[in-house]
Amino acid sequence: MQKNHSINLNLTINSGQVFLWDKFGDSWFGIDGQDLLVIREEPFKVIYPSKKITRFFREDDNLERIISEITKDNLVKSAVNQFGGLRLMRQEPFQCYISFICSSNSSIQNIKRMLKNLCKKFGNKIEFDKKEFFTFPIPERLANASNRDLISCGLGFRAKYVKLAAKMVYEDKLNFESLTKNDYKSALEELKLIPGIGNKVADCILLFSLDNLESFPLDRWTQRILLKYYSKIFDVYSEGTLTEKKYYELHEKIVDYFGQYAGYSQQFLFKMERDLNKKSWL
DNA sequence: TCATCACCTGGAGA
DNA sequence: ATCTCCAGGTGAT
Repeated sequence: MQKNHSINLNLTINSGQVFLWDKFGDSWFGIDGQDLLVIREEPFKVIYPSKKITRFFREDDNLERIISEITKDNLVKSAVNQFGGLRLMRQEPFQCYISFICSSNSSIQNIKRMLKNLCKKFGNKIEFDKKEFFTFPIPERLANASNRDLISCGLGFRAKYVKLAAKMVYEDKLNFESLTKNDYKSALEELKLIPGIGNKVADCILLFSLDNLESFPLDRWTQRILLKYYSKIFDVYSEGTLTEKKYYELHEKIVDYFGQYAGYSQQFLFKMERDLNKKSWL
């Protein structure tokens, strides 16, 4: 196993977790809720905010232990070796929630465009280094947004979902703090009550912002991975849409196999297979 | 419980 | 130029 466990920003940002990051010069600029994060890529250094952002990069995780727990086979082992600097991030929950609602049946570049438009229209302008950025909208702004304004951001059929989802948070009918404390299954079910959120999106929200490391989002790519490398172990025979029951059963088997940190294994395998297929991240 | 299908939108390929 | 297909799914029949 690779000894160097330092963060590789480029790998981490380009692994499908976040959408509002851009690189200018040798630094990355990212929006996380109401915060702007500025980080120099090489060598890794947090430029702003000056207080160390250990939470965002999950530096409180015991990575040694996690890596040793998820390396159940040679495939994970080689993915971990190849992408040693890849990390899961702990995003601001509301942004993550809206981002993945927007992600359904869309492409990464489209998702980025939608979210940027939302920030520009409903977020707050901030300046850094003579550059202009927009924070992510707070729940109230999106809950009160007109359908026309949301459509103008390019959300398409997702516009109504975003508005409703924001309303649920604004009215405190959905509370991220309590979701974080819930066990995996009840948190998943509660998220799925929101229109526009199914199993895959719920899993992304849980894994990327609500500290549920056993989440293992099953999308086209992860299904392809299971079919290609793990068909015997998990009894997968196609990569079509999973039924409710199959999704649940498959997740059970995955956690049995990869363990409580299955989400980390997913991230390494996902990144590996996407790169193998030369998919770009923009 | 399960299989089909429509869905906003922009970019890539025919 | 114009069209078709598809992209990290979901909800309604």
